[in-house]
Amino acid sequence: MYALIDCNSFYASCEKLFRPDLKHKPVVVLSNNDGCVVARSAEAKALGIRMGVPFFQVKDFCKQHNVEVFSSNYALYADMSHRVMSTLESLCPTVEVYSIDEAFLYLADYPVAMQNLEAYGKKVKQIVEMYTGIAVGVGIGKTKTLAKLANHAAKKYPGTRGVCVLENDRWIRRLMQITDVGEIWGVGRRYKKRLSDLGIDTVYQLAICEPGKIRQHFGVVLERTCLELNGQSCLGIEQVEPKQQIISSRSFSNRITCQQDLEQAICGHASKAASKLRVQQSVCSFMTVFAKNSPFSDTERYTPISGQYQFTTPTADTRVMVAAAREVLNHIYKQGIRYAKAGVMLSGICQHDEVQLDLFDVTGQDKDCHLEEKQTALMAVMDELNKKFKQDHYQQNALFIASEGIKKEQTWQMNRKLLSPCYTTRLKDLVVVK
DNA sequence: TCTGGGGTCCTAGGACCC
DNA sequence: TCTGGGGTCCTAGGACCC
Repeated sequence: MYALIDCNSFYASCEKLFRPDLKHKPVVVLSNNDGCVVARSAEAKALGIRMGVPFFQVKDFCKQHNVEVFSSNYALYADMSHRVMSTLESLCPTVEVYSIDEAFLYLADYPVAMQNLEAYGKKVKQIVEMYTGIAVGVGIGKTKTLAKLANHAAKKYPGTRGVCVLENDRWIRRLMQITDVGEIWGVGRRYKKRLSDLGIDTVYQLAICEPGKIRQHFGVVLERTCLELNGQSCLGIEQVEPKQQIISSRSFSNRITCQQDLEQAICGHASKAASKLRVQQSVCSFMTVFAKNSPFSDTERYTPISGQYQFTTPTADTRVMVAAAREVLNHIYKQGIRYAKAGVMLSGICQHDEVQLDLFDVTGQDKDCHLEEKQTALMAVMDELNKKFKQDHYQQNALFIASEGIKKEQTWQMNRKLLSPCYTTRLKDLVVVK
């Protein structure tokens, strides 16, 4: 048995939490750069504002209907997420944090829950809401896919009061018959279309398919979904593993048209990626540098550029990685393009103590252990200081590589015109009750 | 004018091995 | 005339997730 706990309109709920005046008002939260709508309160959904719609298309509509609009405040959302997750950890011994606003609980070997699933589900919902102020939906089922389905029902049907337990077979069949196959975990837009071509439109029609047939047409992933719908568990609780791929990228608020600006942006991303790498105590062998203009333009041809660098010895040293990024950019840079987005991707990632040294490395790194130790120590000091003097995720670090440039002077830095205060992570933003 | 930023897994095909 | 059978590793691309 699995439970899926999912926060309702998470980002929008976080914004409402410290603004009681917004309690029954429509609220939307925008993506980075104030680009798209990525979260909507129930009231905003009711107004028909679509998920993922570019903000400029609904800006006037929002004004007309008094919709409260916010830029993404990740410092706030990350902290609230942490509170929700630690509350869940106090309610169940086995928790898998699946995303910023969702977690699976494994209930099968937890008698407290198994005795009465319905009561347990209600208790979880009530306690999370009481401790954090964030409303959640609870779905419980025999497999992860069924728990997801249950969660969907808990949100869609008011009769469930936010808690749905799938135990009764007749009930499960009925729910599957009235649920669109596209709602299922693992069925995206493409698969929905292809399933429809085969005459499969409801979850029930997929559930009664021969799993082997589904495998032939769609591969092993959807076959597992099919089995999971029938109560055969194929997906278990997963441990947190170090990332196998690390990306730092962002679009610019204004287009970039000169190499120097692009280089600063790329160096910033290389530096960010390097520090992410060190947080999980890894090193990487490959770095891909990429940049592109807008794919939405009618007048410009979409022109992505990219190039890769292989490190002779896997590294997590900011200085080495920034130098590599500059070199790659020099090779791939094309003039006359209005760059809209750029970034760096790291791969070939392994733990720092599992590094295979290069026999032909001439830098002397591997011959002189002291040098390598010094490099690691330098990075550790840098991380320590940046952590200590950290202000905001998006502000400049206390220590940084000069080729990243000065953030305050960069006109292409992210737009966040509608940012709310960091109520829970910055002392001066603390709410004052008078 | 203006369109996010991360990730995962699987498959097919080519190069190469014995 | 006739040219095996069984593997691994890597990469690119396609699907999905939030």
